[in-house]
Amino acid sequence: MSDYNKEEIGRIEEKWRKEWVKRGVYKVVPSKKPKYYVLDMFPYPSGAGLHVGHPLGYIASDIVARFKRLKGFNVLHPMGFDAFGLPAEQYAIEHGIHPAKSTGQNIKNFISQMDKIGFCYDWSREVRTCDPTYYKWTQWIFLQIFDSWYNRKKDKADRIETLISIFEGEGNCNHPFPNIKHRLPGSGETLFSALDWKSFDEKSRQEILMQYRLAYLAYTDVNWCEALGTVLANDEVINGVSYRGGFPVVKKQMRQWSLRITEYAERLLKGLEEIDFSDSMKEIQRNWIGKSTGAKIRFKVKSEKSKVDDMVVFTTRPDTIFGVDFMVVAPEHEMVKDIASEAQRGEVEKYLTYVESRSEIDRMAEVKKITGAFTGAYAINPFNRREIPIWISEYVLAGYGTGAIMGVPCSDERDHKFAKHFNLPITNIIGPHYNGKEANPTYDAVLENSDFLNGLVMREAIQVVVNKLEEMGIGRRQVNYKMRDAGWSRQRYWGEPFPVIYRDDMPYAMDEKGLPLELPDSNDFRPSGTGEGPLANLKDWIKIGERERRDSDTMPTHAGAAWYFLRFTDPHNTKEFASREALDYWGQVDVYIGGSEHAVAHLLYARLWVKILHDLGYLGFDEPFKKLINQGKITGDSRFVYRVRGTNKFVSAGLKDQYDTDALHVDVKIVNGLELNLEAFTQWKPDFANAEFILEEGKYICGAAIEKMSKSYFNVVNPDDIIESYGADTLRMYEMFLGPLEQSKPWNTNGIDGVYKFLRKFWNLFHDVKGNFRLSDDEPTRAELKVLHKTLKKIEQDVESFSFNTSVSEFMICVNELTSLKTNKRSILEPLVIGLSSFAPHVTEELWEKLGHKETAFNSTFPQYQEEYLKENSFEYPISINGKVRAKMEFALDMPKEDIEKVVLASGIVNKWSEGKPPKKVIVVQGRIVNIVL
RNA sequence: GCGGAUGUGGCGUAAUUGGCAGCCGCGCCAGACUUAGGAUCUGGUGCCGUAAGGCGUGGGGGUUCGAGUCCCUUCAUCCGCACCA
Repeated sequence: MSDYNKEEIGRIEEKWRKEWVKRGVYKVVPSKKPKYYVLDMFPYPSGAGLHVGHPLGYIASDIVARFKRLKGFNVLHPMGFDAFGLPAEQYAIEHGIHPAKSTGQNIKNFISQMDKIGFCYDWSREVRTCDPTYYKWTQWIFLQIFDSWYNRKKDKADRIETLISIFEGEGNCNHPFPNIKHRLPGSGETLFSALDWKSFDEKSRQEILMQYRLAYLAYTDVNWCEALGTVLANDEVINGVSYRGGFPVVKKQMRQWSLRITEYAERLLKGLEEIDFSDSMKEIQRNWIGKSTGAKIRFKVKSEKSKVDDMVVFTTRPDTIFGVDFMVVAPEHEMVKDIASEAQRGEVEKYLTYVESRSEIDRMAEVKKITGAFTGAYAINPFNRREIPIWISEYVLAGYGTGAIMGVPCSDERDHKFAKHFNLPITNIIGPHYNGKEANPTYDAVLENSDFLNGLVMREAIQVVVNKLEEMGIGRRQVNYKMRDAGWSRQRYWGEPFPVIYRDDMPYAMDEKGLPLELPDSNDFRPSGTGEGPLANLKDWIKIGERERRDSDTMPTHAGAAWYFLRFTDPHNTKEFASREALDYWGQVDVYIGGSEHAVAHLLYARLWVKILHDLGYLGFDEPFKKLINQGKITGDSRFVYRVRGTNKFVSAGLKDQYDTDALHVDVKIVNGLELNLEAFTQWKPDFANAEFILEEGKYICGAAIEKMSKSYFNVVNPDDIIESYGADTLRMYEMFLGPLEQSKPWNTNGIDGVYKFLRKFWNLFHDVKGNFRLSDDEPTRAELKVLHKTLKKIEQDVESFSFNTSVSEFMICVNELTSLKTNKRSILEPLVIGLSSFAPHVTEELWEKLGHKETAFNSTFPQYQEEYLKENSFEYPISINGKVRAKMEFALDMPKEDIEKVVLASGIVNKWSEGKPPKKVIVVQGRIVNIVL
C-alpha cells in the first residue's frame, strides 16, 4: 500500500513538520538533566535565500542536537538572524524598500526553507539583531563597555567609577595612559596628580577618562571608501579595495568609536589554549593578534637642532645592536620634521610628497620597491657612541611598535636590501653566517664586532643586552601586538544607534530607561557624503536640545553577533540581557558550527565581549565557545557553453579549440551531467532562441568549472529543489555523505541516488513487497543482534567525533546486511529507527508511529549497544613468522596477550622453525599474533 | 616570503590510529526480472598479466618484523597573513 516514493515522502515530511510544531517537541527549558548547547553561526538573511551549501553545518549541528538529546541531555539548539547589515541598506537605496521590510521577508523565507529540512530548532527562542527588544541589550552591553576601563594591575576590566576614585586619591601615577603617546593638553605631560585631577574641569576629566574607557571615541585613521560613502573595517578591505564591490579605499581621519581590544590581546591569546578550535583557526587568530617579544631602546639623536627628543625603537633582536648601520623611521613619524638637516631638507620633503601621493593600493602592489631618504641626523649607539644615520622609508609602519627601527643589514632581509640599495656600509656581526649576499636572521651565530657581546651566542646575548639596557635606564623588555583596537562606528543606517548623548562634544551614556534608543524611521538611506552616515540627514533626531545631540553613526554587524549566544539562553527577558540563572545553566556553547570566514572578526569580538562581561561580574565563564567546528564550503559546479565569437553558434566543448569562442555560464538546471539540453537552452533566454549548435557525436558537451556558488554563475542549487525530488531526509543524509564535514567540496548529485536507495531499503525492511507494514516479534538471531550492536556502536563513535560521512556508510552497511538476512524483527528494527532518527527524522518518525508509539521518536532514548554481540567466541589467527604466514591457530577471543604467547611457544610450531631456540620477539596486536621474529 | 592544511581506484571517500590498502556510495561490466523506466534485484569491478604472479596510497629517502599512517626531503593544490622590525 505505501511505497517509499516521492508522494509518500512528501506526505510524511509535511505531516511530521506540522506534528512537531503542534506538539511543541522542540521547546526546551532548564531542567535537572545535564545541558548541552549546540549552536550554528546565525545567518545574515540575504535576499537570495539558502543554497545547498548553507545547510551543511546546520544539518551537522541538528544531528548532534538530536543525538545528544537521545543520549539524555537537555539540548539547547536555537536559531536566529544576524539581521543588521549593509546589503539590506543597499537594497533599500536601489529599490526603495525599507531594510526592515526586506529583512523581514527574507527571514520568513529563510525560516520556511529551514523548516523543510527538518531542523529541531526551538523557534520560541529566535532572536533578530535588528529587533529593538534585542538591540536594547546590545546597546546596554555597549554602555557597560563604555563604563569600563582595563585595570592592568588586576588584569581585568573595572568600572570607570573605580578609576575616578583612584584619580581622586593618587592621580594616574599607577595607571598611566594606555596609549603611551597620549599627552595632557596644555602641559604635554603624561602623568597627573590627585590635585591636578581636582583642578581639571568637567570636559578635561571626560577627555582623560575617554583615554581609558574600553569603548572610546578617538580620531582614528579609517578606511574610507568614497564609492560606498562609508568607513570599512579592516577585514572588509582586501588588498586595498572594498570587500563589496572592489572600490578603492583611502585613509581618512574621523572621530569614531573603538573598542580597546588590545588590552585583551594577551588574554585572547592565552584563552586559545583552553578551547577546542582547529589548529589552523587558532593559528589565524594568533597571527591576527601578532604577539612579538623584544625590547624598546632609546637612542640619543644628534642633529642640527640642539633640542630633539630621543628616538625610541622596538626590536625583537636587541642582540644585534652592534650591527646597526642605520636607523629608519616611518615617514609619518613626528620626529621627522625636527631632525631633518638643512642639507637634506629638500630630499626629505620630496620623499614625503612622494609618500603622500601613493595610495594604499600602490603601496600594497609595490611592497618590494625600496624607497627612502636620509634625514641628515644621526642616532648615537649608547654602547660605542657610534653615529648612525637616520633615514625615513615607507617600509617602516607608523602604526606598529614605535614607528622606528634599527637597521641591521646582516641579519634582516629588508634592512639588507635597503642597505644595498642605498649603498650603506654593512657591519658583519655574525661572522661566517653572513655571506655578503643576503641577510641571515639566525639566532645561533656567535657574535663578532660586538664589543661586550663578542663570543656570545645571539640567543643568549638578547638577555645580556636587555639587562644592560635596563640597568642604564635606556631600554626595557617590551611585548608588541599587531592587533589594533577595533573600529566600532559605521556610517550606515541599518545598525544599532549608539546609546549616547553628546554634551559639549563629549558623549554621555543614556539612562537605561531610555533604551532601546530606537533607530528612527527614514526613507533616506544615502550617506550624507561628508563621511557621516544617513542618520546625519535626520536633523530633528540628531539634535535633542540647544546643547545636546545624538551620534549619527551606528554599530557594525559584529555588535549584535558578539553576544547573541548569550541571549538565546533567555531570549524574552525584558529586565536583563539574560538572567544569571539561565546563563549559569546553559553556560558556554558546547559545540559551535560555522564557516571559517568568521575566524577573526566575529570570533574575536564574541570572545572579547564575553571576557568583558565576565570581568564585570555578569558571567561565570570567560570563553564563549568550548569547541568550534568549521564546516567546509560547498562550491558550485558551473557549466559553460562556447559561443563562436560574433555569431549565435554554440560549439561543443570538445571542438571549441577549432573556433574563436567566448565561454558563457549556462544554468546547471538545463545540463544533464555535461550534456546540454538543447531545447531547454533555446527557451532559457530569448537571445538563444535561434541558437545553432555544433555537436560532437550528436551531443552538446558543456565545459565545467568549480566556482563559488553564485546567482551570476547560474550554478546555485536550491535545497528546496532537492527536497522536492528526494525529500529532506535524503538531502540531510546526502550532504553528510558527501565527505568530511570540515572539508570543502563541490556540489554534485552524483551519489544522491545511493542515499535515496538506502532510505527506501530501510523502509522496505518494514514492509512487504506489496507495501504492507509487517513486523515479526520473533526472537532475534545472534547474527542480527551483532549487526544491530555493531551499527549502534559505530554510529555513536562517529557522531561523537563529528564524522557523519562514515555514519551514513555504517547505516548503509547495516541495511544491506539486514536485507540479506531478511530481517523484519521488531527487536532489531526498533532500535535502528531511533539510531537513524538524528539523520533522517521524518521517515523514522513515521516508522516509529507505525511501530505503535504515541510519543515522538525525538523524545526517546538512544539504544545502548551490547559489547557481547560484537565479539565472536573464538577466532582463527594466522601466525606469521618473519613476515610470512606459516600456521593458523584458534584462540579464545578474550585471551590475554601473554597467554597467547605461551600457547604458541608451547605448541612447538615456533620450535619447528627456530631450531629449538626461543624467538626474539612475539608480536601480539589486539589479541592476535601478528608476527614471530626468530 | 611566512604560517596552516591537503594529496589514496574512473569519481566522492574509508582504513579499529603503526597491523591483510581501497569499506560505503557513484560510475562501469555481466546477468535476472519486467507493465522497457534514468525502475528493481544478483554478481563483478585498484593497475599490469590469459594465468601463476607482480605493482600499487604525489616523488625520493629513512625508522620498523611491518608504514597510507611516524621521521627527513621534494613537488603540487587549497586557505590565511603579508614590509609587523
